[in-house]
Amino acid sequence: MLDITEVVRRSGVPASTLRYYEEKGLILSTGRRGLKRIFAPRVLDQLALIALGRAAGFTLDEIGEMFDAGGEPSIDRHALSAKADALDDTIRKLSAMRDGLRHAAKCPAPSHLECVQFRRLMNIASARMKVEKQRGSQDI
Amino acid sequence: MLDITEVVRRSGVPASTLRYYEEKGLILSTGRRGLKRIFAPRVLDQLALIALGRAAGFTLDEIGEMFDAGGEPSIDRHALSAKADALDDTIRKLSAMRDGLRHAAKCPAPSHLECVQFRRLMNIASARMKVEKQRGSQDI
DNA sequence: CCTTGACCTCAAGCCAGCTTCAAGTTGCAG
DNA sequence: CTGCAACTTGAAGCTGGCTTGAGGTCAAGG
Repeated sequence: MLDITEVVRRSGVPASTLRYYEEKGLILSTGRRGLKRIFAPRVLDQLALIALGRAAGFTLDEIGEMFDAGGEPSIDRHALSAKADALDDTIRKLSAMRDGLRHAAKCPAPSHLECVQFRRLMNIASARMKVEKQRGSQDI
Repeated sequence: MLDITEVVRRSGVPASTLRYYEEKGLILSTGRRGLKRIFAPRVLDQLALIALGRAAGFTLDEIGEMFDAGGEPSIDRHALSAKADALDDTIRKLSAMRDGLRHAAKCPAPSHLECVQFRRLMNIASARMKVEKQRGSQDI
């Protein structure tokens, strides 16, 4: 059993954020010693999961839908797959952006907006984006 | 030469956003007819580029550093490469997240936080994240 | 020439995700 | 038992990226 300071020390997540997450129902404190929250060690895993989700561009609400306050994945396997698909699209966009940047860093073309290769990368990614807008998903 | 309504129609970007981007120095209007802004067709490409950057998790300020108001990549090739590297890290995290979600959608384990495969995916991604925090980069 | 409505500006507002602040409580070292 | 540092709460504040609103200007059609 960990007090909030210990959780802060081990996770690097500020106390204010822990209280905020608890208020939002993303984590649970297992009890109180007086006023003070007590956490089960498992909260450290949940925090890692939340950080991962945030880094993947999900909102806190979405993460809340994917995992319960105990950190277990939602029963809705279909929703989980849908999130995974959304991530695939995002990954494709990011890859195009990365390739575009790498190309721009190398290519000596006078105007990149007119460089064939650069435009091709741009188009791949922006075509993807329109698809996503239609579906209204995963707009990091 | 396009007026703002035409740019809105062709790009899907709201007029308020166009004015905001101009104010921020991300795009340029090439002149005025009376009070009204006139844009060169090239602004459509720049908007696509900005949308791509946003989707890749860059802030407007970062995009401003990567590309000048004409849409040409920054002269600082080193910075462009650095952004590309940051994207590589992000892509790795997202891939781990995606795999984790796909696994969670399938795996019948009672507790995923104790599922070896799930934990392995989590760890890959959170190790990556610490590296990024140290470098202070790309925290979508 | 006059109206109209598309554009303009500037300021304020909104949402997410936190952080900060003021004021109150309490476990525990001395 | 006392004191104080570490916790607590609730509300307000902040940043980024826009959107909205009030009030003003002006180009073009009738």
